[in-house]
Amino acid sequence: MGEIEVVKASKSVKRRQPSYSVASNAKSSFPNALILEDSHKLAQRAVLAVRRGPIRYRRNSTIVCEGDPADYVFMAVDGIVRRCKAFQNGTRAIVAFHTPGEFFGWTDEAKHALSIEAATDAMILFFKRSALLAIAAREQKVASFLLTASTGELRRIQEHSLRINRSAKCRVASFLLDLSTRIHETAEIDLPMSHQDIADHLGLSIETVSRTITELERACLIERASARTIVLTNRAALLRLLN
Amino acid sequence: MGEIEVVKASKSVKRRQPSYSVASNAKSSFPNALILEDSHKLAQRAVLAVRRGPIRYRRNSTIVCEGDPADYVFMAVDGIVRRCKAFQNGTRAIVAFHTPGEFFGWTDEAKHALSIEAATDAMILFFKRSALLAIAAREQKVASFLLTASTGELRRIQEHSLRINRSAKCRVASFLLDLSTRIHETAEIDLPMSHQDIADHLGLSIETVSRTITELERACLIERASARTIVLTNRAALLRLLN
DNA sequence: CGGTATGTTGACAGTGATCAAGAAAGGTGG
DNA sequence: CCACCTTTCTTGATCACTGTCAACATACCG
Repeated sequence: MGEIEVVKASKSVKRRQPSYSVASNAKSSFPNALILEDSHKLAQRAVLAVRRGPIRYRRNSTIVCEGDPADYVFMAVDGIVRRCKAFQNGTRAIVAFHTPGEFFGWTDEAKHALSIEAATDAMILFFKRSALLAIAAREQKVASFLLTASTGELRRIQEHSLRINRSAKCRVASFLLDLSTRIHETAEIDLPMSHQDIADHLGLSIETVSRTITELERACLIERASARTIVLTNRAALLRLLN
Repeated sequence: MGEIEVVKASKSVKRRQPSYSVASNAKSSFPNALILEDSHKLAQRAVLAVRRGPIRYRRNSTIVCEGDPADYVFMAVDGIVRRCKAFQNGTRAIVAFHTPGEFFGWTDEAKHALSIEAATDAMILFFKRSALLAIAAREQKVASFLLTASTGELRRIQEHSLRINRSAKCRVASFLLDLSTRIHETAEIDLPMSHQDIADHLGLSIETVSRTITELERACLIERASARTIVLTNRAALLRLLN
C-alpha cells in the first residue's frame, strides 16, 4: 500500500448494502467510541492529529494485502472491516471483524500478516505507524492509548479462540451475542456481513451457519425478520448455550 | 491471589518431569530472552526492579484462577506455563503456552479471564500491574516494552487462531514447528507438556493427537525417540503441510 | 514389584463438510 | 413498475474427519 490519495472502488458492487443501517448507528457512535474515558481525551486528540482520510472503501475491496508493508494502522469511522488470511486450497479464515472506533492493523513486524478488507462499505482513517510511535514517545497518554487498544484486541481474540473449538450452535450463539454487544443495537441485529464472512470467521461452512441459525430460530432463541435481520428474543437461553 | 510469600506445592505430583530438559535450556536463555535489543536494556532494568519472586510452582499447580483479581503480571524464568479456561462439561481449552522470558497475564480488566497454571515445574516472576503502569507513566521505554510484549502476544494468538480450524495433521505439524522455534532446540524437541495439554491447546482429543503424531512418523516427517521426544527430520515437508 | 498416570491403538458414532438443487432478495434495464 | 439476472441464502443427501468408548501398553514412582 503506497500513499493514500484516492478512493479505491471495487470491481462490481451492485448489491444490497446492509452496511447503511450500521452506518447510521456508527455515525453517532464514532465520537463516543474514541472518547471512552475523560483521561484519554488528550491522547485521542494527539492521535487524531496525525490521521489521514477518511477514505471510502466499497464492500469487499481490499485495504491492505497480506505482506504489504505495515506502515499504517487503521480505524473505521463507519462500516465493518475484516482481517483475514487466504489459504492455498481456496479457503479463507477471518481472524477478526472490526467495528467503528476500533484501532486495527497494529503490529510490531515490518509487514502485515493478514489482509484487511471492507466487509461492508466503510470509511477508514489511516495513521502512520511511525508517527504514532513518535507521539507515543513524547506523550505518555498516547502510549497508554496504544497499549489499551492492543490489550483490548488481545482480549477479543482470546475470547474468539475460546469459542472456535466448541459446537456450531455455541459458536453461532456466541457470535450473535458478541455482535449485538459490539454494535449496541437493542435486540434486533441487522447482520452487517455475509453468511460467508461469518462462516469463515467461525470456522464453519456457510451451510452449517445457515442451518444453525434455522435451528436457533426453531428453538425460539431468535427470530428472523429477513436473512440478515435477526432478533435475539431469548438472550438468556443463548447465554446458557455458551456454558 | 493475595500476597506472594510462599512456594505453593501441588497436591500429588510424582510424575516424570520432562520440564527439566527445558529447564536446562531455559536457564541459559533467560537473561538473553529479556535483553532482546540494546535499546530495551534500560526498560528491562526498570521492569525487573519491581519484580517479586521468583516463586517455584510444581507441575499442574495453579498460579492464578479464573476470576482472580488481575493485580499481577507474570514472567516465567524457567518452565512452561499455560493459560486456560475450564468449561462446564469438563473440557478445557488452553489459549496459550508461555516460554521463559515471555510476559503473560497482562489485561485491562479487573479480573483474570483465564486460569494460569504451570504446565511443567516452573519458576515465576511476579510484577505488580499498578507498579508497571506507574513506571510506564514515567519511563517511555517501559511503556514501549509493555506495548511490544502485548503486540507479540497478539501476533502469537492470531497465528494460533489461524491454525485452529485446519485439519488435525496441519494443527499438530504447526504446533511442533512453532514449539521447536520457541524453545530453540535444534531438531529434537523434548515435549515439555503432556499430550492432554497439546490436545486442549489444539482443540483435538488426546487420541487424535497421538494418532496424528504416529501418522507423521509413518510418513517420515518426524521420528520419535520416546513419547515425549520428537525429532523433526523433515522440516520442509512439515512446512508444506501448513500451506 | 505393583500401582498410577500417560500414551497408543482399534471400533464405532456423530458433527459438520461437501455436493447439489432450489428459493429468496436485490439490482438492472426495459 | 415489472421481468430478468445475479448473488446470497436455505435445505436435503451423503461422506469424512474427528470424538468417544474401550482395551491395552508403557513409563514413572514409591
